[in-house]
Amino acid sequence: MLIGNYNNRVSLKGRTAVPAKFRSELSKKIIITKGYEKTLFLISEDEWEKQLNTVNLQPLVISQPREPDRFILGNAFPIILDDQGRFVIPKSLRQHAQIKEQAVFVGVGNRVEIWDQARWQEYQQYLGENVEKIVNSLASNQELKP
Amino acid sequence: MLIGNYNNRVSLKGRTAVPAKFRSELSKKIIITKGYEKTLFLISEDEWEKQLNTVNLQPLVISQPREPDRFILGNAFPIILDDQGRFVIPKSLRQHAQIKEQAVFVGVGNRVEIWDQARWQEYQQYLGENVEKIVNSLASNQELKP
DNA sequence: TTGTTAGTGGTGAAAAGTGGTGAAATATGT
DNA sequence: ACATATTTCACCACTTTTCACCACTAACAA
Repeated sequence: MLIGNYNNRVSLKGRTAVPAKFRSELSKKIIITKGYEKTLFLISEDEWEKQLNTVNLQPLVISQPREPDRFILGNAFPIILDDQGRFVIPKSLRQHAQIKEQAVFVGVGNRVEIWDQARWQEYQQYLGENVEKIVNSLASNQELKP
Repeated sequence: MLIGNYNNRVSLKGRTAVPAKFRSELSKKIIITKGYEKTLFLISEDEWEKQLNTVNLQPLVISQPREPDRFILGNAFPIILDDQGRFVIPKSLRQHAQIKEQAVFVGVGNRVEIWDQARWQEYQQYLGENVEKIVNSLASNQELKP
């Protein structure tokens, strides 16, 4: 399971390294695509195909009604890590996530999210101020399940 | 059952030792994550998985409410103790809990909380001065905010 | 005291992160 | 189509960080 968060540098040309802790689980062939809240998603090839094929499991392509599937599919790039575990974030994706010098790689279960460092810190503050709401929402989710 | 509290030093680089009394119950593989009121939580791997189930996170799917995933999974780090029972507290977590030279490890049933010593002492004083209020609010089933 | 366990500092080899480079691939202009 | 310019990317080399140990000191019980 992908958990925790790690900081890595992004070069002017968008080159960055996947944190070592995530490499074994993501493997060398990875899909990178646009995520929600101005993030990027990194998903292993296996997990990607699983998501696309498993119709009943609320695949990642069905998001919100208004959001076209091509948001994710149309912005997905296959990448292969070099021997140092690095790759280049496509320019359009870098712009979408407003990634500058420092990026934060966040493990969120089955995927890794990439955040611009400044935005991640802001988001952390927001989360910290709303812990109770978040926890409550989890509690109510649970009641809905059998 | 994890109970009592113990003081341990934290090095400049964030290295500290789990109090010996807690080691057997936590075992060597531990999860450290953000807790409430600027504390950190230490829980055994087993307990972690149990908690994930009860809280009903769905890490295998890109779920709709993304905040809980990011808060809980994104701030959880797996750690392994060395032969002296020590580990390094990730920088971002140290900052969250404002941990400086001295840390207090507090056993709270199924988890251990880590406090900055100064903050722990303040909190103890607050508790001492407000025991009656707290007990009363518990009796009337209300929440008390510090 | 003496033996045993817990806590703490230090260290060096290994791992991870980062910058640079040149051949190969791709794009561009004529 | 060909020549030239530009970009890409696989690899090398260097720097920084991490972490598994060793060794000493403090606390404590017999």
